[in-house]
Amino acid sequence: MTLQTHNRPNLVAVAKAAGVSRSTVSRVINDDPNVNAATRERVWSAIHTLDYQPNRVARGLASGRTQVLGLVIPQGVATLFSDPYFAILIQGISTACSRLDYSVMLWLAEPDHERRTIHQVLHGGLIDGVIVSSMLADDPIIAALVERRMPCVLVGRHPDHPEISTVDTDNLSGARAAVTHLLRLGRRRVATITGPQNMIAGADRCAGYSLALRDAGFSADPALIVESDFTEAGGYRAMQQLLPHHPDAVFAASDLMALGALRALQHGGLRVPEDVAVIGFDDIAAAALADPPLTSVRQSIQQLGHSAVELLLTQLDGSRITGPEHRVFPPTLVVRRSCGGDPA
Amino acid sequence: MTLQTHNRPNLVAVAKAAGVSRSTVSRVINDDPNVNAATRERVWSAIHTLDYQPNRVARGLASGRTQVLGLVIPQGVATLFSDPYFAILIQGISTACSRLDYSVMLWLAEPDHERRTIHQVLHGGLIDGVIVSSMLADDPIIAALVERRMPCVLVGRHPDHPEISTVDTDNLSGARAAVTHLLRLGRRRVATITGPQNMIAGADRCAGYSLALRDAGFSADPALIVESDFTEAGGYRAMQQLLPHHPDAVFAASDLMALGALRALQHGGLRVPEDVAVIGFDDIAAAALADPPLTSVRQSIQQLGHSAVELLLTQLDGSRITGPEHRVFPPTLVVRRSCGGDPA
DNA sequence: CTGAAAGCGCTTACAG
DNA sequence: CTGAAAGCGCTTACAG
Repeated sequence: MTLQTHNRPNLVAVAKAAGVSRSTVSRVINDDPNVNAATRERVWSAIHTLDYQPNRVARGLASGRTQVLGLVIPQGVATLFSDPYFAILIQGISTACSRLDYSVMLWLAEPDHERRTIHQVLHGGLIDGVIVSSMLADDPIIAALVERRMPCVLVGRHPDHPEISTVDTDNLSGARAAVTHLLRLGRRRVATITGPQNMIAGADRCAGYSLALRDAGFSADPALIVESDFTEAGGYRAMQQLLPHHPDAVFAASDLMALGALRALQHGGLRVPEDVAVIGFDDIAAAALADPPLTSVRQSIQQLGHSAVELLLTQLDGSRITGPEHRVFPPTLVVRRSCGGDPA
Repeated sequence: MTLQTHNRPNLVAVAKAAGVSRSTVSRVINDDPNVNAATRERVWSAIHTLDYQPNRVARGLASGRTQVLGLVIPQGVATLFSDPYFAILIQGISTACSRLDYSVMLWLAEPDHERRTIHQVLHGGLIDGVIVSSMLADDPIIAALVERRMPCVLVGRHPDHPEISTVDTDNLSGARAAVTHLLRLGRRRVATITGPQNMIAGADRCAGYSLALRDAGFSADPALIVESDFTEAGGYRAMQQLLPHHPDAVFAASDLMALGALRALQHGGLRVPEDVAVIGFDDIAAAALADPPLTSVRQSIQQLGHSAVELLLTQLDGSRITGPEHRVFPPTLVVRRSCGGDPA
């Protein structure tokens, strides 16, 4: 007993209406060139008359392809979701998919349901491939994906798995450019508020900070490096920790943390950028609206999403066997008032 | 030719291993009581040995149930997505689903792909039911859903369709409470920045504003009502429009707009709450972090999500035929510094 | 260019 | 309590 009572037309109905076999209707739907033009006409008109839509589930079972992509986001701390990053990523992926007539299935990987999620993703037969926004260096799902040979693309590079295609922002260069900018403006006690160091983006942005200092011939002062968690509240606390060490600039590894730092500085009675220059990362909408407007390293999260879909679909296409591809997008420094200097 | 080369065990494999028929294995998997306890044992152990996972696509085709729910979000203006509302809603729904062993398929309804999306949602056979975050009063997808008899639940009440189950925050009461609070504190020129009036929540919150004024014996001054778009930038512009009319308080229909208003007031050299009191709606994380902390009408978006899933699943369950249900959750006013008075 | 037939991996009356 | 068989709605070699 199905819930949906009135019957949708199926292949047989169309075949009957067009006076052909099911095979032929199937060929027409799938754009098989081996169909007589006139026949094709008749079939299409039957399809339109009946308002026929192929059942994707049946098609999926028969062909092994469902035209559905999975998207796995490691929810981790619930607070992570307060960052617009994920909303935009979802948006970018969803848009790219619907343009290509794919649908997307979403899993927010809660730690406690981890195993069940992995099972659903891998063994359900529901999806053709999966995009994983993998942040953690040791995410167990990745190994499972590889073992199962599930076609997949990671958003965010993953040093341990060069065999998987990835898309990523060049976090290291972005961070390096930001810190170099601060040093060029004459700041000498440049601090950083990092993301969690078990997240690759967090580690990369921190590495960029260190490199920029080294480039300029400085050595990093450990007291000026505070690890935080990519949240506003975390940025606030980190800044409070930094204040006693009198930084004259701060590079925060995310805008949310930079906004938190701004708030802490304000509460501490320090002026931005006069006393302390601040630069964030991501260039979320709130950055331009901050007071003062926040200088930030802009990455296009939308582009990451689009690109991930593209890579996954080429993999699924399979017409040409391709090795893994690693796309790295250069971020750009968007200079606003918070870092001082003279933003043109 | 399927992409996944190594074969997963299927029902037949399990049946063979356990020395029973496919039917029996199927019964065991589906918890059919009509199975001998010993047989059940043997089957389960075969399942575990082979690490068998039922193919959901096949199951979906055979049973007409895929254990997948759809979630449709009318993207409308892309900026809408800058509001944490949707991220949290997605989160709430996703969490509830995975707890119940359902998966969720996501569609961001872009206007230009509208028809295609509707088709996918309705006719793909991929989902058992759908949750629609319907904001627009005249969203065409709703009529299509009804006509197709697709089980569905709306997040956000919809006056034109009482036959569809809904979950909603009591927007009117929330707004009314906020404005009443401002009036009690002695404010006399209370303005409002509304959401789009073709969105039901926008209209409801505006109605709440008007009612509160009426309750207190005031009549609304049209110059103190400005329609905006639920974004920060929109709130900023709306506040600028209001300034010449010298409001002494503003109720913004969303926190994002309230934050924009705060920014406009600051730029205009006005003090909050001394010169102008401000109250927002939603109580997003940023509200408590604003300067001054923002008084806001708190709704639990997570709860809306959970509740929507629950309602949809009872509908799908179908063991008892139920009429539509309309769950309305009362929001609560969270008083902080931005509205003046003396927040305990 | 077209059709008959097998098959994708399940579920579900129907018999027993 | 169990199995043989039909069926869900497609795709896809295989013949012709």
